[in-house]
Amino acid sequence: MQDLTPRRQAILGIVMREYIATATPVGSRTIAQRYGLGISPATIRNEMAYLEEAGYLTHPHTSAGRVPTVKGYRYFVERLMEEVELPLAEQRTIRHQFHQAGMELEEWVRLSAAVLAHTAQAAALVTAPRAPLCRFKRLELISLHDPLALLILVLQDGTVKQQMLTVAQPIAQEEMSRIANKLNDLLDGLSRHEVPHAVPPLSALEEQVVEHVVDLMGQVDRLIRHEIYRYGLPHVLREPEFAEAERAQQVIRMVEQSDLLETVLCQVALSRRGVQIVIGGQGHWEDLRDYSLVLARYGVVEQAMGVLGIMGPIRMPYERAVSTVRYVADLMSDLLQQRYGY
Amino acid sequence: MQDLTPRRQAILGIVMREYIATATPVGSRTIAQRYGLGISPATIRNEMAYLEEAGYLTHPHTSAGRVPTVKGYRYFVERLMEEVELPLAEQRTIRHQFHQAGMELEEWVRLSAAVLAHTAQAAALVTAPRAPLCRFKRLELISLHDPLALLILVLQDGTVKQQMLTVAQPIAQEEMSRIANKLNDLLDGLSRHEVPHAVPPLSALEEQVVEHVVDLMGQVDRLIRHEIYRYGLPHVLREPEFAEAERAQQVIRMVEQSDLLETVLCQVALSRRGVQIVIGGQGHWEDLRDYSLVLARYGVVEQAMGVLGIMGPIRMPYERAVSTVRYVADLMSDLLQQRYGY
DNA sequence: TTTTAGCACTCTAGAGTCGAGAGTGCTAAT
DNA sequence: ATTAGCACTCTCGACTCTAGAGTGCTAAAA
Repeated sequence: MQDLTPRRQAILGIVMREYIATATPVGSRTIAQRYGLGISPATIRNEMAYLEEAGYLTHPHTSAGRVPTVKGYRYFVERLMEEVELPLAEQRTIRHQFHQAGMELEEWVRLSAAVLAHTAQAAALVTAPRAPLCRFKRLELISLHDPLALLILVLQDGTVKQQMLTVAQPIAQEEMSRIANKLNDLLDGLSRHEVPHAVPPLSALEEQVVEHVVDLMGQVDRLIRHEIYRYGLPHVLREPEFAEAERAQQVIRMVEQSDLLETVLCQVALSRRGVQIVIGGQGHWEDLRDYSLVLARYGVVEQAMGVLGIMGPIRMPYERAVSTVRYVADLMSDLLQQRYGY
Repeated sequence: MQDLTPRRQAILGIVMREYIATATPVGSRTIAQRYGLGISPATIRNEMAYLEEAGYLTHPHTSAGRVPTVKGYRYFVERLMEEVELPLAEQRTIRHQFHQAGMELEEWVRLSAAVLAHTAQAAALVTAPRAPLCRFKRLELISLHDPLALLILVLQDGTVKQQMLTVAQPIAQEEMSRIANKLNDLLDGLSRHEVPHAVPPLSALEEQVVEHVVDLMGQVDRLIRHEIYRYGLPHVLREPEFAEAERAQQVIRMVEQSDLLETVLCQVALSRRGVQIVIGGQGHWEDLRDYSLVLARYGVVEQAMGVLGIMGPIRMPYERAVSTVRYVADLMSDLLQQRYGY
């Protein structure tokens, strides 16, 4: 991707912004009239012909204006786009909403999805923050109706998981509490790999409980899955690229299909800092060919990280998207740090 | 809704089934040819004219076949439809899936949504079963990082709720456990209305905990909300009535809009036994004008009830829908009774 | 050498036309 | 009461046509 002359950059920038705003191919006259570049449409045509040659623009057909290619979008986000801050008024609104919320992690996650979707007018995707390797904090055993007991597992980051278990023979609550306390002492602070080696010979029931604990911790470690919160699909569907029903259905299938999004979110955003932009699947993900993602991780490194961002058509107001995602990610990071002291 | 002659019933039935299967207006010739009624198209035309007069059918335009009206659909489900059982092969597949699943309630709920959506080829809606008034079982207090503690509340039906709380001054885990045990003795088996009256004067921290408990129990009692599992929207969108993008978007908005569905599910299905069919919003719900719901409650009366069912266009294969919903609801009820002993 | 005016050319979107096909409603005959 | 026959209506797709927008090229101007 070699450099373009300033004038070509300017023209490319105008085409991008205009097309992003209107979803209509941009013609040379429009540019000459609306933006005072001091050049005639003819010159602009020549330059646009060059930009097309170089792969930044295309023609839907002979006599329409120019439309950005994926390469064009990429150049735009990498070189042309100005990094803007989210307007202060909106920052304030968002902060306000977060301060009104309670203290539950899940509530924050939901709220951030709603805020992202609303502010960026796109579909929001958010995963809850998770430690890379969870550690045991405490367990509780509660006897319910006869052969059933409830195992509650609390992890160091405050995650709570529950599981039913069937016990071979009825056991009194006191006995359960005794077992729970014993294991609490033994397992404190351990990861799921350390748990099996840390226990001396145990009773059958205790063995069973430990097994469940390991299983649950495994689930938590593996499973950011099931945990992508989605919100605001309708915003995306309002865009003109989804005027045809088939396109619309495609998006919906795409968003319901968790595993792809999960992969992308983790691979792209979890491992790198800063806002990451995935345009048209970047060649890796065929199903994302028509969409763009703007993602950022949040949380505290090595402690608990999540990913949040938005998804929309490739023709997306990237400046606004980036500033929104960045702002919300930073805010969430601050909140996590402050309140949970990660 | 007075009675129709048997022949008119037969013709109406044929039009319904044919239209449900093909989504195309049904003409007199088609009926005469494909179904051996021993009458000529002309006679059928006369009868159809009557059925139109009486409000069961319409004409999209002068020269198209007949199409059912909402009144027609209602007559069909109330009088004409035969109650069939789900084919045994499918029953077996479904049972198999449930037996392979674990023991978690949430897992069952998700699975039932998936099964409904797949079997009925429609969007599934499921609420988790809830007791009408939840009762206290046990609480645990766990101290996390400094000013934060985690309150875990277990209800008699096995529901687990958690909440963070900030304590005024650092408190050791032992002290927390002491408080938890004290309250566990005091509050055992109480509903949220009884809790406030059951406690003697308490320390500030204890007061705070009790407050949170009441709050959480209130949430659980009020909140089937947030709890409608949806699944299989794409099935619905495949239907030809959603070929236009606008229709498609309408459905999606409809389904994301929880409160309406919540109202309908509870009002219609929770209070009555058996499969309930809501056709075109039944005059009450304008937003549902173009959709039908087939719902049934499940669980054990007075103990824990939920609602499950499917949503699709009014032109829906009701026989199959009803048998699917009935089968899954019965299965869930059995499972709940067996395993949880409600 | 770069820019621009002018002009022929291309392509789309929308409006209008037309005929085939499907289905009806009516009338008169069975 | 039923049915054959027939004129009539309406949709749908194919086709044509035109206005408008925008291009690319050429030759002149800066």
